[in-house]
Amino acid sequence: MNEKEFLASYEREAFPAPLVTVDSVLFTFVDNQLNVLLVKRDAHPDKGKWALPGGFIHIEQDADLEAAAYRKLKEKTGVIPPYLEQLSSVGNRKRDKRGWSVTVCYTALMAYQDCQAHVESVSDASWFSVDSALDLRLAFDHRSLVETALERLRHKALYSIVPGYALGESFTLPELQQLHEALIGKPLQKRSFRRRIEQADLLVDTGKKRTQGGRPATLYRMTDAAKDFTFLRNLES
Amino acid sequence: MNEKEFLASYEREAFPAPLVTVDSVLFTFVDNQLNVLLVKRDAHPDKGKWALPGGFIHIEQDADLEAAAYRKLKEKTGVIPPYLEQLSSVGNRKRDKRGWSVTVCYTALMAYQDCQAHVESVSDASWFSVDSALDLRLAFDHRSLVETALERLRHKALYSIVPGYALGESFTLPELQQLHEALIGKPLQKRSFRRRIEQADLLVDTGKKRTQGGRPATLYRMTDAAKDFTFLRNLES
DNA sequence: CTCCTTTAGTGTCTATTTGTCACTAATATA
DNA sequence: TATATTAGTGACAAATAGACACTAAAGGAG
Repeated sequence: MNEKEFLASYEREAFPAPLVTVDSVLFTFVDNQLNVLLVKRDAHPDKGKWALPGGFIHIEQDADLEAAAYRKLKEKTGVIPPYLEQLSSVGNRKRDKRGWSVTVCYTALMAYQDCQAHVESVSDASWFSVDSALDLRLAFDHRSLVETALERLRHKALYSIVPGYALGESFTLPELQQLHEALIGKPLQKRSFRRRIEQADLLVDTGKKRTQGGRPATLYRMTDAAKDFTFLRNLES
Repeated sequence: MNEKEFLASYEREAFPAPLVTVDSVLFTFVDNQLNVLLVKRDAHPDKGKWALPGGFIHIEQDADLEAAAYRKLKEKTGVIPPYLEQLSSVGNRKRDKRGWSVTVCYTALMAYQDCQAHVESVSDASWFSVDSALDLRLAFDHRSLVETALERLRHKALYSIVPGYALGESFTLPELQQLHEALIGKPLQKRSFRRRIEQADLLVDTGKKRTQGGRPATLYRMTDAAKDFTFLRNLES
C-alpha cells in the first residue's frame, strides 16, 4: 500500500483521541492591580463556574493553535491582544469529566481600555483581580493554569519588559515600574530599572507626557523588539 | 439537564477533534558531540523517514502527557531519561497528512551509555549528530521541533547546568564545560564557569576522579536542585 | 629518577552592571 | 511665591563575570 492509498483509507476515529482545547490566561494591569479575564460557563460540565476564555479547536475554522486562541480571545474582548505566548499544555484523564483531554494554554496581555467596552457588552465575561480569581472555584484545572501563567509572568518581570503589554498602548516608566513591582512583590530601585530599559532601547518616546500630581512623565510605546528581548542579568528577586 | 445527564449523553466524536501526539527531542552528549535520537517510521505517512520518538496518546494506557512521552522514550531507550521538560506544542491543519494534528513536544536529556545497548537492539532507532539530523529530511515538522529544542537547550546553557543531564551519571567539570561550549558555540572562561557552579552548590563530589591525560579531575553528580536552578546572570552570548 | 607535557584547578586584577541614595527638574496648588 | 509631589539624574559602592597567569597532579620519554 502506498501513502496515497493509506491516506484514502485512513479512519481518523479508528481509536479514541483526546479532546483538545485552547485556553488563554489574559492579564491586564489597571489601577495598580493585575486582573485576569474569566468567562462564565454556560454549558456542562462545570456549568456556571468561571473559566478561562477558550474552547475546542475548530478544525475547519482554525488554521493553527494560535489562531484558535486568538479566535476565542476576540470573541470575548473584541480585539486581538498585542501579546500572546504559549505557556504550556496540560493533558490527562481527569481534568475534564468528558474524558481524556488536552489544553494548550496561552498567556495573553493587553490594555484594559482597549477591550473594557466590549467585555462589558459580553454578558458572560468579566475581569477579576488575580487574587479574587484565585479565590474562586474555577472550572476544570483552570486555577492551576492561572497560577502557572502568573508565575511565568512574575519571572519575566525580572529579565524582560514583556509585562508592559498589560498596560495601555503608551505608558510612563513609573507606571511600568509599578507593574513590575506588583509582579515581583517588592519595590525596585528606580535607577536600576530605568537604566536597563534605556540602554536596551526597547521603548520609543511618543513625545507626549502624562502628569500624575507632579512633574510630567514621558509616555513611551513598546517596540516589537521588546517581545523577545531578555536582559543578561535579572533584577534581584 | 443536570451535569450527570449531560455526561451520560455526551458523544466524544460529535464533531471532529484534532489528532494528538507526543514527541520528544532526546539529546545526549558523547565524544564531544551532541546527538539526537531518531526513529525510522515503519508506517504511513512519511514511511521510511526518520522521526522523533513519539506517537499517539493512548488514552487507556497513559495517565497524562508526560506519561505518554516517557512510554515512548522507554520503548526506544529501555530506560526513563533523568530529565524531561515540556518544550512546546504545535498544531495546525498541514503538519500531518492525516489531518489537523497537535503534537506536544518534550525535550529529554540522558547519558549515552545508559541506553546505547538497548538502542542498538531496537532495529529502528539510532543516534544522529544534531548536524546530520538537521541535514536529513525528517518526517512531519520534526526538523523544526529539533531546531526549537536545540535553541532552547543552547539558551539554557547560558544560565543553568541542565545540559549536564546529557552527560553520564557522573562527570567532570571540564566535561561539563566542553558541553556548554559546544552548545554556546564558543570557548568559555574556565574560572567564570567553575565559580558559578561552585557557588550555586548544584553538584556533589562523588569522591572519585577521572584522568584524561593530565591531572585527574573530580567526578561530580547532579543534585535535583540543578533541574530548576537558574543563575541570576547569563554567561556572555 | 628527572624532566617535560598535559590536563585540572586557583589567585587576582579588571570590567561591567546593578544597588543605593541624594540630588535636581518640572508640574499643581495653596 | 512657596511648598508638595512626582519624574528623572549623578555618583559611588557592591557584586559578579572576564581575563590570564599561576600552581597542582598525573603520565610518559629519556
